[in-house]
Amino acid sequence: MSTERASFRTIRDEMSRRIAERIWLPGALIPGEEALAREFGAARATVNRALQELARAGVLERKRRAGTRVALHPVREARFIIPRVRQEIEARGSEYRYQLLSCEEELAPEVICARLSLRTASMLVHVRCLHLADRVPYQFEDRWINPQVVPDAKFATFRDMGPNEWLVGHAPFSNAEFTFMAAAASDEEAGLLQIRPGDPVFVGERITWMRAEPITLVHMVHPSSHRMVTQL
Amino acid sequence: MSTERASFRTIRDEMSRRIAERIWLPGALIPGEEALAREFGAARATVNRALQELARAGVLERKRRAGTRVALHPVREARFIIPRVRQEIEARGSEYRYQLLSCEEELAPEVICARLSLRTASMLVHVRCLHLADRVPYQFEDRWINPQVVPDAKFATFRDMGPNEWLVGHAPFSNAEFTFMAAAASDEEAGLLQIRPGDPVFVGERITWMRAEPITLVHMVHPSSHRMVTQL
DNA sequence: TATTAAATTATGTCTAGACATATCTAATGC
DNA sequence: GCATTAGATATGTCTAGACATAATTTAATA
Repeated sequence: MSTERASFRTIRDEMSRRIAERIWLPGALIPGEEALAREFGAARATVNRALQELARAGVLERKRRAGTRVALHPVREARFIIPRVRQEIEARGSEYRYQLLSCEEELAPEVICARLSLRTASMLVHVRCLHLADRVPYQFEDRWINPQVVPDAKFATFRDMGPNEWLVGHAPFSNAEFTFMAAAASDEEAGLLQIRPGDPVFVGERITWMRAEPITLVHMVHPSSHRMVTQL
Repeated sequence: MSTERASFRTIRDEMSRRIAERIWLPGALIPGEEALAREFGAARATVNRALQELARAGVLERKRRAGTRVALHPVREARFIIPRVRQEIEARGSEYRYQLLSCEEELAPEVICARLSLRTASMLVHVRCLHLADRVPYQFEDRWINPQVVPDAKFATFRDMGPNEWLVGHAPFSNAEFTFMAAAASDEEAGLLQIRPGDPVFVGERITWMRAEPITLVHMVHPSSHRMVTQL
């Protein structure tokens, strides 16, 4: 006998099972919250929590008055941890090393200003650095920081601490956009990452904002051995 | 006067603001649920919901007895939509085309079996196909399907419908692993994607399971113009 | 003193009931 | 016929109170 108390987890997993095993078919209307609450011997709020989690995960679609149905085209989404290079390296059990290449305040090229949606050409802090795992180049970072939003950035040296870690403590963000792509290594990138020019590299780009104000644009280049893995 | 009724959204956003504006500093202990409930004039359950959302988003860390504190190293996570190639192409306003290259049941190479954690060498359904956007090659798909779990796969022709779409309707999955990387195009990939061998390509790999049973392994190759974008 | 047991505390979850809100259906009035 | 209005209904959210659970502190015991 299932002496298990009704918990939103139990209920969620059972409903998940019914969807997976096609007891509840895609597109089909499932029983209402009250009926399910009766079936599972739980309060409606508990069933509601289970249903909302499944809806959030994309396997159910809910509409007021219309009821809840199994998603026909489950627009499932996966999560990935926003990569923080130091943790990433240390989590693999490797020794993290950081090397500053350059740090200057300069007039940003138009492309950069455009990506940050800055109307006028602006003076930005430009930081270039290298992250190493067990003394092997792991990531080349090319970053632009908007000192209008982060005034402290003008005075930071970034000699001992990467701009990534520094920004975490100095400029929280409210929005971000991530882009991942493959590219061919430029001569400079190849030299820094100890690969040949034209070799494929895995590139991540991140722009962060505080409300509408652009904070930083970072370009992260990895040798092609890099893999970005995530589970669902 | 804030006549707004206390809602978990209002409370969540206000707390989010306090964190962003450093009223609540990273690492600091924030008031307990009861105190916050009193402050916002809401029930503890409502405050709890707001706090749980922020904890789920990674900006708060909660521990029983110890209380809630602002995450010191906000392990923020971003979501990305699981790419469904047809939708992806049509969403851009391009014309989707599908082209089957081959479909055979064959003894899978050891590498493939290993990745699917199949102990014995197995007969798998091997499908190779091309997805085009406005008649330009967009993605080369190389897929292995486990007929032990999806028996229908033996009889599917995949002539008119890509295995991706077909599987959505025939084999739901409970777990998935995604890998993204950069690689150099092989001769075959180059020919199909109309690029030169050795050119960088963006590769996505996906393995899906139903419980512990591996369903399918798919290798998706894009020319380097491809970008995977996601917002937070 | 070292170990174990009990009390404490903040979060985690559940319940029953209430009202809010979106949306569909049917009745009403012109 | 058509637009408006009034139910009906399923989900969305909130409340107050209760008990569960994890982690820590304090007290009791060997």
